[in-house]
Amino acid sequence: MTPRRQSSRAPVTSPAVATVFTTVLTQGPVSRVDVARRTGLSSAAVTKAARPLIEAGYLIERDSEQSGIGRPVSPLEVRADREFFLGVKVTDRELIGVVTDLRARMLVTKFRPLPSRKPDAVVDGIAEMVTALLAESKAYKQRTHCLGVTVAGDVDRDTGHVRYSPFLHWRDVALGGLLAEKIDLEITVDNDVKAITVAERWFGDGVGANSFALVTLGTGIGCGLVVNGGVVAGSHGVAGEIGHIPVFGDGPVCHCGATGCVEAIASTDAIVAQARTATGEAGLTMAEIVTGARLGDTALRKVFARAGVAIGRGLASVANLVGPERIIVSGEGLDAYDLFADEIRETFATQAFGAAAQCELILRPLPFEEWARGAAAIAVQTLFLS
Amino acid sequence: MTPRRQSSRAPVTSPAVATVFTTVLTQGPVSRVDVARRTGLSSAAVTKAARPLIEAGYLIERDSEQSGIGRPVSPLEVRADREFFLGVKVTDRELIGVVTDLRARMLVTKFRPLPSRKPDAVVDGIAEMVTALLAESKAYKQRTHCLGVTVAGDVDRDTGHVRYSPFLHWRDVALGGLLAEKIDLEITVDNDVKAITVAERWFGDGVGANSFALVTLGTGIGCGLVVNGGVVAGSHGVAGEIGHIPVFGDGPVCHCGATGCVEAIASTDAIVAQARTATGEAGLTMAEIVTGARLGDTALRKVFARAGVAIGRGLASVANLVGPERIIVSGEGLDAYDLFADEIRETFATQAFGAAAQCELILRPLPFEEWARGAAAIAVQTLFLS
DNA sequence: CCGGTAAATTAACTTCGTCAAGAAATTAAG
DNA sequence: CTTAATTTCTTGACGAAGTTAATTTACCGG
Repeated sequence: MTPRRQSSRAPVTSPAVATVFTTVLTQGPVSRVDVARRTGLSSAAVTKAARPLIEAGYLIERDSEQSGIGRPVSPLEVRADREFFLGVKVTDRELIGVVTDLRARMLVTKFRPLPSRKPDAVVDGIAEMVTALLAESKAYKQRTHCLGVTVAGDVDRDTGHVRYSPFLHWRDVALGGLLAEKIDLEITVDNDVKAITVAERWFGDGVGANSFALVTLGTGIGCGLVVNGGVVAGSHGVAGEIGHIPVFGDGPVCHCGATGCVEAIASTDAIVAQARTATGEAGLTMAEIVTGARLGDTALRKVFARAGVAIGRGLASVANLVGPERIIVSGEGLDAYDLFADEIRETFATQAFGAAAQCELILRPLPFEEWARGAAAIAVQTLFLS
Repeated sequence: MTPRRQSSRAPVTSPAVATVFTTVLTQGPVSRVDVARRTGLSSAAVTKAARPLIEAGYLIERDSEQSGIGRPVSPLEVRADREFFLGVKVTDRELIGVVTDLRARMLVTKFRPLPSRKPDAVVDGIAEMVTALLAESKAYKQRTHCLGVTVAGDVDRDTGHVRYSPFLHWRDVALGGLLAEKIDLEITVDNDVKAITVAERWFGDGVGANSFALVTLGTGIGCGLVVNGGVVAGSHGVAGEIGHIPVFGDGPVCHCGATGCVEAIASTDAIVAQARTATGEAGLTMAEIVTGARLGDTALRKVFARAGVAIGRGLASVANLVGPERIIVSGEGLDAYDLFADEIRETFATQAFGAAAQCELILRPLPFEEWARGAAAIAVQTLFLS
């Protein structure tokens, strides 16, 4: 188990309380009867469950606005500044840290380079980041109890162990335990993509969906999957590796050793590499490639088009296999990815089987801070998850 | 809702009773303390939950065998002949029907050609099949209450509506309702692959796995997926369409309109077609192709090898995406599929990402009757599922 | 026959949620 | 201004389901 101090403040004590809390959290201001209707609980149960939450300051009653016949509603709302949460995402070269409120809205964002990838150095860096974030406001220092930390790779969320992280060159690092020695907060460590999926599920485009997929484009290409009420974990620590789905029989060999992976064609690195060989200019940067393609360079446009096809095929695989309600495609600076949005949609439409093509495709950018917001979201989640 | 008569006999009245029943059902004879240990219930709760099940005749106490120190255990076991279940699978050309016991073991199997695919004719056929199956034994007639019917395609299990079934050329057929008019049993209609997945989950190779996939090879190529404690349904009625995952960029055009689908290369039809073009002999049958390949015909062997690669890539996609504990690959007469078992395993091993390759691969044949057994399994499931 | 031991049972208690009745806060009508 | 109508919210009795702790049961070995 992650070293966690008993949070006697924990507002959630029973299933019904958790249901009420999460519905108010995600569905905005709602009246008690509405909560009852949406959850299937009795209105009496909602009243009872709401009381301790109100007393603890997590929910507040708003004044009703429109009034019809009968007793006016008194909608319940989350008191977002009741508690603050920290999220830190560890990348291979920097730390991204945020302070958020209860609804995972970012209040402060900080970036800080990572001099070394050694576990000790990373732990120190995170501790410093935490201090710096909390120093931003007295309120943060007083009302922050949870920290979420995310890392790319295979993480055991329950123990806080990082089993394997290729980007950091880590194997079996007890990150949760090391952090707990230096930081006096309830700490949760998890995989970065899973975390950002949790954020979408509770506070983003995943709200209201029974199942959805979140695809992240960038140096790596990952995918978070929500099915049957939970984020898919993967029994051997691997899941959502949409980047390593084989979509082309004759594609280039991926760094993972397989052939025709999406990531070998559509990751930022792969795009740069392909653009360089296509043009013969070895020093091209991503920015130059994007502007070149925008100006109409056919060779460069072809590289993007091919990437779009690869991604579209990957998305179709997800849709055909698990049939999510929505797929959120989200890249670091999807402004650049407008160059293949059309190809993604077209390929998806032709390769998705039957009704799977009805799956809603949302393309939108993913600012770097969002990754840290995901980390904060898993910290928020500790409030109401077991 | 499916027209279902109130089964006052339903033995399951609470979550704990369901847990006890399913653990005894799937884990064979188990002592009460063991059930408690495995489920996390208190032993008192197990005693209480077991009593009504024993009184209703669903569970029996066995005599303990090995005796150590202390009071000897009295293991609980399912009384398999307490109740019988019917399963009928509707294919495009015949009906397959079975009688099973509580543990979904097949007791009788019947095949019957389907003269017409019209809904009325199918309903009549199923009714006749039911009569014939029940006529096999007086006990069946007395102690059968549930019928499961499965169909390929998009089925709404809750209403018993077949939304779309390409093989039967059906669209919006209220099969459940039509059957209920003629058959005096509790009827459940579901998708065939989902049903057979349920059978594996409770009574087959899926027992004990938190997540697994069942891949069926044949005229179509499908996949049932169990994740987060449930069979994946697909929000638009589509899920598990592993056959339409695009794995080759340059593959043949599939009947679904997409390119490079697994099914366009590895379905029985596709194999026959490819074998015919490879050899130039237009009249080749599957049996001839198999024997030819076994005798070493290189052209034919290549066809099988390519199919194996396509399947392996599809399996790798599943493993990379959802990370199941096991994948059961199961074809109609996998005796023929021994011709590409090696390619499947090899391709899977190279294309699975990292730890996903640890996913256990089980290859084994799938006799036709198994499909009907799946139908019976969803009938059994009604006993303890809501 | 008498402890020792582990399984199963029992009984008292706790927790959670429903139900049904009623209190509260408003509009609409006489 | 009073009364009815209407809808939301609250309350308290009740019941279902599961827990803990003590007790009984059924076997062992001396």
